[in-house]
Amino acid sequence: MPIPDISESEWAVMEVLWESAPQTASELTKRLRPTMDWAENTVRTLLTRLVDKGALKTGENANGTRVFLPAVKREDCVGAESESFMQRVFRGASKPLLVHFAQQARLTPEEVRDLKRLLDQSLKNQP
Amino acid sequence: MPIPDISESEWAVMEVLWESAPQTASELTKRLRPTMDWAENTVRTLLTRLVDKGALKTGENANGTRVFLPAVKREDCVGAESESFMQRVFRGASKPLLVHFAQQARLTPEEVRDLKRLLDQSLKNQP
DNA sequence: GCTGATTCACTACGATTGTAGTTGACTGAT
DNA sequence: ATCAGTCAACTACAATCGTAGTGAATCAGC
Repeated sequence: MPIPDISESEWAVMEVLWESAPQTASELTKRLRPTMDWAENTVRTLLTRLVDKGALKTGENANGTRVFLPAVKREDCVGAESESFMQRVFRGASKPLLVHFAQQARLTPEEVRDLKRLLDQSLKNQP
Repeated sequence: MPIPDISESEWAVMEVLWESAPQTASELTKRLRPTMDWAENTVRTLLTRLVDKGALKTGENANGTRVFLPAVKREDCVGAESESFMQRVFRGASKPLLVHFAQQARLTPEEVRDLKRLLDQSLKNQP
């Protein structure tokens, strides 16, 4: 069960399901409507593809209508996407990546404090 | 001149040219051979597409052979890709992104020191 | 029991991507 | 001059993606 590749539009669908599942196709469509103004059939197509890829599972609700729910953890997908992004754009090197985003980010002092703590811990964890 | 979208295979080509340009198609093919085992025509196709997208420019060398050189800065492409990645996978939020990569990364104490310094500076720069 | 809305399954279709092959012109070495 | 290799231009073709439409089945209300 390798993590499937999830395209940009598909991510939008997955996000909604990671937030709350299971949901039917029309529920999903309504949830997505404000952001992505898709026809219901578009959402259904994406759902079908995600099921084919193994990113979603299906079930039935009390009415016998098909519902969808994640078959992969968001965390794992984030991990896979992040890894491939880092390879592609930063040749696999995390430091330049961190430098880039640290420079771009507009962080609050608290966030900076948290991150610095995290960096320290990352050293302690694997000495 | 918006930054063009550069696909994964195309990145491999761009990388070689960002390292050293201009180069002819066959030079490029040789440089890429060890990593991506592509037929020369494959490389040529990618080059043509990159020129069409405005990511590369062409010229001629002393022999009158076409050479290719970047039309966009690596830095800018990295910026664009990074931004879209952050939107897609981290909903545009830099802190979770930094947290994720900071946790994944195997950093040396020096790298940690550098990054902490960077974080501090990011605060000073925009108070 | 017919009608309109919902659901589902199937089909569509152009753009992009990965990965080349074909053909014709050109060039340098015999 | 001829032949082999190089270059450029064009073509190919399946997979994935974005974005739906059509048609059949079903369900709920009148």
